Amino acid sequence: MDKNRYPEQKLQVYNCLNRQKEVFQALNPPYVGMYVCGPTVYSNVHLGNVRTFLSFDVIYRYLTFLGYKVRYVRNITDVGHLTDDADDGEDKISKKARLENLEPMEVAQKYTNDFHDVMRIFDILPPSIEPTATGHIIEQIEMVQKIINNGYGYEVNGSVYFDVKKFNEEHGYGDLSGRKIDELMNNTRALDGQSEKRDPLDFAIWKNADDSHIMRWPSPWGQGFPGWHLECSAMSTKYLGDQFDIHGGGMDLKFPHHECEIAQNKGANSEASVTYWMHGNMLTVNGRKMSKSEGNGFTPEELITGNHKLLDKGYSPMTVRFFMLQGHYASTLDFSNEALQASERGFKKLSNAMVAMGSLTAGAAGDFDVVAWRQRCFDAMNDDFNTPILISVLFEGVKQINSIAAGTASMDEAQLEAFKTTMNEFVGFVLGLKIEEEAAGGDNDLLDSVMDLVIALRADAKAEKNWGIADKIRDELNKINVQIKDAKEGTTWTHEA
RNA sequence: GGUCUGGUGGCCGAGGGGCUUAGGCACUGGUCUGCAAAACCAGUUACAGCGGUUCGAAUCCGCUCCAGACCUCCA
Repeated sequence: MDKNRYPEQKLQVYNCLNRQKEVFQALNPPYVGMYVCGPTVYSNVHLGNVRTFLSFDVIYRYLTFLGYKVRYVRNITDVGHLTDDADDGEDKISKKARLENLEPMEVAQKYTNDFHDVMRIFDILPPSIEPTATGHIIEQIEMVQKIINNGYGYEVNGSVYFDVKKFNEEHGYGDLSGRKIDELMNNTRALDGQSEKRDPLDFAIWKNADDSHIMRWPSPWGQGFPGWHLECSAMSTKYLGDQFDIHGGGMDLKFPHHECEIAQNKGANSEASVTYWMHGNMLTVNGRKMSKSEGNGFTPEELITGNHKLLDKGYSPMTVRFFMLQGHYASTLDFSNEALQASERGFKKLSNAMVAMGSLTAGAAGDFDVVAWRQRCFDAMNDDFNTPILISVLFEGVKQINSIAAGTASMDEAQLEAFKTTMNEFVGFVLGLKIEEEAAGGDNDLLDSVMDLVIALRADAKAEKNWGIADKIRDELNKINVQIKDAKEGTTWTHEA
């Protein structure tokens, strides 16, 4: 894409830092640096995870569409993410490796592959850089050292902790999540006593590991591994600099993960770090957050096959993508079979129209104000990436397509051209919806020939007013998912897998 | 317990002081069709409750009720 394709568009972004929408102003236009927290690869991703990456995919797409040159960094966490308390649990990857009797890197690779497969299925674009935590141990050690040098870290028995209280006094801690350190102190659930930390709020940036740990690296403080929060700070800084434009992730990472990141960045580098913090909201099931522990999460594969107790049937990835885009990324979205079915039909309507658009021809100039309508597509996205509004505007386009096809509306050459371009850009590129063309021939010559024959025979029957035969052909084909549609111009057929 | 978010018509889901017919699905009537399907036209159902501010509130404020998220690992 050329740079500054649409410099006139005023994008507004909701910034979690000050809880309001702000005009998006890149630090160094047309370049934009965007970091999104990726998955911890110790298990298969579920649909809730997909939603977050989908939300940022659309944000990435729209920024690119506007002409920004986006460097999109999304990490893979393959070490340092502990199973429970920030300091006392077992590393998730190590635990899985022990349970499945695999090398930790086998675990990471296995679920990274799964993650990539899922991203592809949902048409989620790959990031510009996908760094791993284990690939940046040196950078993380350097950052720990910087934090110590600046007086915000202290070492105990080969582990290094971040001094939250001291940092808070000098820089303030809790701005992003709206927490005050006194309240946190009162509410901390951590049990004091055996902890090495000076304060329960402190968090590990480097953890000592003895010989029993499979994943460990040498460091100035002995053998160990990096703390979970640290990787994002180290890698975002490495690839995007001390200061960059957008940092995203799931709402559930807001605290403590992102709060710790901010503290680390400021503690190691400089006061300025991220301009816009953005959080994607959760996918819920029956009003509850989808999560493994609740047992209400299902994998994309289960969703597609329908092989899960919560699912009445399977749904295509694009139906699911469309469903998710019908909600705003910052709102929770509730999953239900009814909602999915509604989306399935809605998406089918959109898909049919997109196919029909291909054969529209220009005629007399019509009333439809294509220019204003196109701008409303931009307006929707400019308002903090409001995809549900965009979809509603696009459905006005669907109506136009059908009306033109039905002969009750028309567009001249210029209108039609701008119209088609807009539909293709916003449906295909910005929303990333691959139109599921109902397979109407093309890929199977034999089937086409056979169907041509069947339709011709049925036409003969109809000409003789032999409705019994004509209807029987249609009904029987319907049973094998072949739909017959009689239109003025002739009969067409479609097949759904 | 602390912090925060939300409760919109049969369902999902936007909007967010006066005029959004939001949109999708479902439903009803009509047009087209041999009948269907699709499409088109028309229509129905709404802002949790109680107070307050205002000329005017679904939208702002307060209280009540309900739900959820975070405060422990989670996208």
